[in-house]
Amino acid sequence: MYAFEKLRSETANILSAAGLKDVVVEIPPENIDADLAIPCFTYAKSLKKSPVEIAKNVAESVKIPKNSIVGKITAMGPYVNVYASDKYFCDSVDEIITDADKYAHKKPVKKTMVVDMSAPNIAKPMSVGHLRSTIIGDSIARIYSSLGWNVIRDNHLGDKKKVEKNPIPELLSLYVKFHEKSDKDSELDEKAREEFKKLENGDKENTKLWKWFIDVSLIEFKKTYSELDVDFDLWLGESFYNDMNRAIVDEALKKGIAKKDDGAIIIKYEDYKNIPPFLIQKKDGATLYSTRDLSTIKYRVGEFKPDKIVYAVGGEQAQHFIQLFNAAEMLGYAKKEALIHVGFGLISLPEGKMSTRKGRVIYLQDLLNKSYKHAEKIINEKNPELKNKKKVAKKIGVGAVKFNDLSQNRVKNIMFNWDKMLSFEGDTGPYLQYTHARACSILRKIGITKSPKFVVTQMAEEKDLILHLSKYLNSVELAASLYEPHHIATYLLALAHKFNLFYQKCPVMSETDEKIKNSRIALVFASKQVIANGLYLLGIDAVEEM
RNA sequence: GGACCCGUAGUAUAGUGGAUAGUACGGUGGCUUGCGGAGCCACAAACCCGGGUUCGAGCCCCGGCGGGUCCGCCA
Repeated sequence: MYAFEKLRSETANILSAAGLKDVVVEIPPENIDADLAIPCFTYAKSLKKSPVEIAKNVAESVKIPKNSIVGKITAMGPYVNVYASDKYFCDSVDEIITDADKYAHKKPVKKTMVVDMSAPNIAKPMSVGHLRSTIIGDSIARIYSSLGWNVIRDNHLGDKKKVEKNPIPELLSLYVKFHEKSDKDSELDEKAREEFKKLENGDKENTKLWKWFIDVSLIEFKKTYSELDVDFDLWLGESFYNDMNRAIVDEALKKGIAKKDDGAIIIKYEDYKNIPPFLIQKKDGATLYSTRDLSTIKYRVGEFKPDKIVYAVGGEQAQHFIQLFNAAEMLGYAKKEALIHVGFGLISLPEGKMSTRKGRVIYLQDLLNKSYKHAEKIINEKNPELKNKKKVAKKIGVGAVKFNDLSQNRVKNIMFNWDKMLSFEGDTGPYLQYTHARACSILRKIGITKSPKFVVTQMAEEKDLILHLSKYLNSVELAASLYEPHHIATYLLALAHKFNLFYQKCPVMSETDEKIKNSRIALVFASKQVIANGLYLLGIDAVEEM
């Protein structure tokens, strides 16, 4: 158990010994000078005293053991305020340095999660719309994985769609797109040219054409995924479930859950008035998206026995998932509590909703390329001597794009904005990377050889920074329980602000008192580590120089 | 017609019933004989409207208004 949890439980123990029952220990707002707080309003009725009196009495009667991580307990109006001791600050920094990149990572908990994410459609380049599913899903996967879960990332490719009535124009435009990229990737160009030749030679059979679509699409997708640093354990597209669908429909009919309705087969939700019927087979006998999703659940449950299946899919499909999850439960495949739709808002352009047909679309790869270029330009301005400029520019470019998305609550719609996407100042990914690089720079210049030891705090900025560092796991667990990575982003921004203030106020290298200097080195090390660990959970690389 | 989601400074956002609503961009004014100025400090600026629940509501409930989304033969 880390210091912060200990501080909470120790506080609860001390207060209950002082006569306060069922203590709820809260984290006070930022502007309040206290490390933890207990509001006393709820005790007013049972104790027949005012909250102010209760707080005063409790604060006067507490007994704090020697060497406790609890330093001081005082009354402030109707609140009991708790302050951490020096030991707490030492422990907090030490545990980060000891665990380093495993800090706040838990041992395996024997739980399995399948994350359904990204799911681009074959034969269409990924747009910025696919960005959200990909990186929100990836971040949730990283977070749960760090908390000890066995996580399976599954890219549920949209490979079922029939070839368009007129596939050649689309094919050509795809080829042109590949060609534009060929400057940078000769292998890709080679492959495309080769395949295109086969096509020209008269190989126009639809299935072969479709196979080709899939192959070249996957080449392009994998290139983008590699740039985004996103990996998948499975690539089971919709077509993988083709053979299961009929059996699902039969099973639903046999169990009396589904029935024929005007030639089609539907599932009705008699117990829920607000859920519309779920169509699982068309009049012409063909199955649907809904049927394949049921097949997918059945397959995943049989294969992986997951404790949770998480779908990182746009919020516009919320109703579909309510229908799906209830159907899956009625069929006995899974409890609906184990099926989680992690929805997110739409990205739209100032001119309106994105639409490929109307030419109103921003391709993910174009966005990334633009971001790399911008990063490179800024590096040339700020740090022209830097080595590996291109490589670093990519990390910063990707970091900016990912952080921009992951730093806000996923349910909100986003109006796409180039300036905001390419901003590297203020609350951005590059700001966090910059803060990390500054910390690394100090450590590099000092040339630390052994783990630094934290022994003493001097300044308020140091205490404030350490206290925040110690709450890291709290933010990770919050993000996990709500499937909201932005809580980690918010945490990291506050951490960077605090670190930069410390950086401004507390010199490290020029400090003459050895104890203070070593403590500050330890604090720089711990801060750097937590920023890196947090960025990792968002899928962002913490660069050492930029 | 029914259902779901979202309304916080000029703009973009955080805020799991509790203290003076946090942050950024933009604006104004400052900080380099200090470890990286992609930074730091100061100032101005916000909870859509009306009821209700509660000791206490940006947060919960009801009703409006505004924006978005979904509502059987697409995925």
